Amino acid sequence: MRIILIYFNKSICYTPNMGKNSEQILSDHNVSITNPRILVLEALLENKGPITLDELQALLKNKVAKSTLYRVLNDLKKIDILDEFTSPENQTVIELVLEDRAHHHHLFCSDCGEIIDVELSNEFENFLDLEIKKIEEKFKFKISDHRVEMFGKCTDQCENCKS
Amino acid sequence: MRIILIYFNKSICYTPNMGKNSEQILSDHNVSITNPRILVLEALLENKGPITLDELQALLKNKVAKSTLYRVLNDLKKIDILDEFTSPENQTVIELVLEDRAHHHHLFCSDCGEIIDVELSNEFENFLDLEIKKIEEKFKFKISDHRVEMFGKCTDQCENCKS
DNA sequence: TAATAAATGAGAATAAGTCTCATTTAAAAG
DNA sequence: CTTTTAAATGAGACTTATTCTCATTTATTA
Repeated sequence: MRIILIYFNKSICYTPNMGKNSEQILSDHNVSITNPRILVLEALLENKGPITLDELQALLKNKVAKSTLYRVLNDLKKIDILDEFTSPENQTVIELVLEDRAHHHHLFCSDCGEIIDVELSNEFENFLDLEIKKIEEKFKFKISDHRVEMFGKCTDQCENCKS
Repeated sequence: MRIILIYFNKSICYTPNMGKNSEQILSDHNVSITNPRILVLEALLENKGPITLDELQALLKNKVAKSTLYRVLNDLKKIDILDEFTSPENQTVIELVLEDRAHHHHLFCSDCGEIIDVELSNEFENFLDLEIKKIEEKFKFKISDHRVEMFGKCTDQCENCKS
């Protein structure tokens, strides 16, 4: 019985968002729980991974006003759970980054536009940290974050590119 | 006499743009030589390094129509001598990348907005190339380019931040 | 120097994102 | 469980960045 319970807990723990629903996330960050915020978070939790604003708007199907969508996204940025960047095609891309999310980078396909999360090896990240320390000294900077972007084309194995 | 000539050649060789003027660059790439293209290239050659579109427009002081400026920039992108990216403040940033330009990355200051070119060590770049090979296999990608971006704040040594 | 294709300027059109303000909703306090 | 009040929302106006259109100008070549 006990073993079964432990297994059950683990199972919850390994769901995509660590068992957290959108309301939980909002209250954890002292943000009031509103319908638009829930809808946006649910969409991002379901999607898992980088998504363009266009894609997000398509998922939301006018359930959230455009102005509200931008406001909600800014709210999520303020509480540091949303990362924003720009694709090589100049599309705004966002990605939910919860505490449990591992540090990662991005791979862009210039054929199908797909954006893939990639983790690089610990040895690499350590090496990069050393390089960053050198840069901090050289330029008298305090560097708080970094990002590695890789650009290329996926081969025929890719779902999107088959079309 | 001969030695002096060689020295003279070298001297030309080491000017910021390898002695190339804007007209030379355009004809090298089979692009017709026009006034707006010369003006934009001159501005970029003088500036040396990343520059926002706002800054570039300020440098050009209405000498080139807005529509033409965008067209010329697209021309330069097509012949692969202009790199474009987006700052953390969502400003479009461009940078001339001539053949002689060493591979480099960017450092962004969130205080003064300065964008600095940085070169990372050869050992680091080699390590990164190995990581990229692994990613190519894992995701069945052909990766043609990469970019490392670093974000932070410059300290009081920085010219811009003193204000 | 003339002919022609390409490039330009001016401003209209489009698109992404922000702002305004009247209305609705969440949450805190009684 | 109401009432109160500050905060959030929706709709659409507004702003800004970028592209497009088309009549005119310019570069290239013959």
